[in-house]
Amino acid sequence: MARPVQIDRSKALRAARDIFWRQGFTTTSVSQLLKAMDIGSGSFYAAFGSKPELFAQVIEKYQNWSAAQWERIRTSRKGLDAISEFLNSTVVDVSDKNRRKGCLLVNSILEMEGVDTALHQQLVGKFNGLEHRLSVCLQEAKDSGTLRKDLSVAEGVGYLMTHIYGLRVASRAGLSRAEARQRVQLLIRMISTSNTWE
Amino acid sequence: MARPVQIDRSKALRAARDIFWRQGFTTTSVSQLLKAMDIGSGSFYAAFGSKPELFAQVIEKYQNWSAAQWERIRTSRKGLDAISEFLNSTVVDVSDKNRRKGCLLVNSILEMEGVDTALHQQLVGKFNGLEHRLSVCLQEAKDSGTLRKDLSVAEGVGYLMTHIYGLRVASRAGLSRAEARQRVQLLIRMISTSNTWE
DNA sequence: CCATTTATGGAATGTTCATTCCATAATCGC
DNA sequence: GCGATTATGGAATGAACATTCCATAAATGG
Repeated sequence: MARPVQIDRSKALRAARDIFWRQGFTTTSVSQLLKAMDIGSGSFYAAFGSKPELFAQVIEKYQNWSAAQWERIRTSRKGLDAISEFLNSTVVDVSDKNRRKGCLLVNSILEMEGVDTALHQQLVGKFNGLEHRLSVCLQEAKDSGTLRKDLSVAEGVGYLMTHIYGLRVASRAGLSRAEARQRVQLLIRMISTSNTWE
Repeated sequence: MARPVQIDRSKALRAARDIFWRQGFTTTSVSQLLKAMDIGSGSFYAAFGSKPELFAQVIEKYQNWSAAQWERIRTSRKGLDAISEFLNSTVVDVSDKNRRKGCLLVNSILEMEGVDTALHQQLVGKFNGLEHRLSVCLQEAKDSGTLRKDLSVAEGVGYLMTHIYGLRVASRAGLSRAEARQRVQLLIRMISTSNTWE
């Protein structure tokens, strides 16, 4: 009955994600987005609403992808193994040397605080799910005796969150993937029951 | 022979620092700066050159202040004590609940990567000094036997840097000062020679 | 193959931005 | 208190921004 939509929505969102990821929300202009997504402004506003609305959609998709990643790992691993695998798998995305993009969520939390309070709160909330997942795994580790005896689950969650944030910043500051992997290995070693040393 | 400068340079720089700290470089407009610094645009450009030049001056001052903080601590403390005190003292500035500003340097590293490469590199470089200072303290700890035996100095530096970055992000994500202190205490405990547990 | 309908991209809009210009104000040596 | 000189803040400028408008393109039902 009318002209059909030409836009590959998924491809366009991916392009938008990458440029937001690299440059942040504020620095990225709509004209840059149009070029990267390879669409005109008419289609842009028809399909995505506005720059902030597009950003929200990108964040949503990023977050879903991250949660799926976690679920995938959980089917085969438990306790510290799951945490270790999760950290290693995110390290791949987070410290790609050629892109050095860090983590879109972390970048955005820092950028939005004091700028767009509502969005900032929403982003912070996305990490609550992660904290809960970590807490479940740490409890498993505690039950199976692989968690350091003097470390509570709550302490462990804080400890891991600090590291997760930190690694994502470090990768944006230039940390190589290999170095990131070493740091992940070390931080897991530090919260494991000591068996081969001391 | 002519009209003298009215601007309180130090006060103006402090005002600029606070607004950059809260909002970042890009989001902060010159008109916001003028209002916060309480000067007109003529004086602004005469005294500070441009918005990027002002930012560079702010960063420089912030960095000097941070280095001085470190020197002060070093006169009375060594090894892990110095590190612990440094972390605690920065936590105060970093996680002020009413402002929740994080760390100006860390915020800026994330913001500038992929936007202003030269400035980004300069900011990353500022942390090399910190890495070196941490390394000296860790060596002291190793020599005096307070550092965990299975942890090398190089590993310890990476470990601490991740935490330092992470705490500064967490504070911007809403971590309270008390929680931050607990995390600092824990991370020091994790790299200390175990004596009261296991 | 025409009429209708909707997608499209480039041109137009109005706002905000960083910066410059300038008339005026303030100080000093005399 | 006058002349020279420089600081000052508000008005002016031009570029860039997000968004809207619109003539045109593309598809379908008849």
